[in-house]
Amino acid sequence: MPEGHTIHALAGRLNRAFAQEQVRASSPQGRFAGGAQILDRRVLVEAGAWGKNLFVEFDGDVWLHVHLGLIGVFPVVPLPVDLRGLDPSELPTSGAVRLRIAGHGHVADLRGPMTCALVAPGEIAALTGRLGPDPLRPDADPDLGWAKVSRSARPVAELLMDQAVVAGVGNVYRCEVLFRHRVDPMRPGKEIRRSTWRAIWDDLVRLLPLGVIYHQILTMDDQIEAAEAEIAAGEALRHTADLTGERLGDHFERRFFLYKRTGEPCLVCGSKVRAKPLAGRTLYWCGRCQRRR
DNA sequence: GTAATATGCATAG
DNA sequence: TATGCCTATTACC
Repeated sequence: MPEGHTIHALAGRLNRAFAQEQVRASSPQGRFAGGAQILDRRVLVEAGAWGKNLFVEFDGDVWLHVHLGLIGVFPVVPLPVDLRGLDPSELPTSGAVRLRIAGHGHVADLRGPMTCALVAPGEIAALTGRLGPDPLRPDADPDLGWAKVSRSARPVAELLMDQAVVAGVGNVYRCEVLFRHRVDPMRPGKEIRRSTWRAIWDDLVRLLPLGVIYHQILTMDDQIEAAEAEIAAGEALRHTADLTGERLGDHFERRFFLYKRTGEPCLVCGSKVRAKPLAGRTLYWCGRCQRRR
């Protein structure tokens, strides 16, 4: 289930599997037959991500835009040796595959995406222009997000989910990062201090790359430190080098401060974790730790 | 087994 | 505010 880190990791896997290689494209399900036909036998130049949007450049200035939405998946898996060299249409398919990309050694099947479309180069800029800064992109400018936050009466928990304010944050990161900074989720953006916003941003810049490397959202301090120590020791490479979409089992125990812990005790103060819908998703927060001050 | 839920968001009403 | 997407996991018989 994708927040920004998932899509950046996916772009990396696609690049390791297919970059600069001529690929076969097809739409076993049929709903992207026309687009797949245009992509077929082109060189996949490079895949990149901005927030939760995946952009894949093919030669001839053809771009693919994919958004997984809530339920989309796009696993990139090694092709069994005995299946290599087969026409992609001869590969076994199960379920509804909107787009299949096959190279010499890998195949990637896209299922259940919200968006899968070809776009002209100029439209890419139009799409990214509507997105806020992405903490995973080196060129990201947090002040662009601050400009919107500081002028808005909307709750900060809603603003964090708005892809025009920050691109790539989803429900887990928004809940957890607000807790990490003890910010009341309902506090209007205009009442947030600039230093608080900057601290949240810097935290996202620290946390999201860990999500990319481990394919797992880490927000607990002990796990963050353990991950950073592994990375510093060069022991995390095997996670990134692994370019398949197979579930390897979580590297770290799956636990959060708040996420999906409704009614359980806050890990800091012991009061019950609360939950309610906000911006279309379930917001989790601690009414005591995150009380307005 | 069957149903509910979800790390998202566009579009219809 | 409600629905669709139509997968994968988890919750609940």
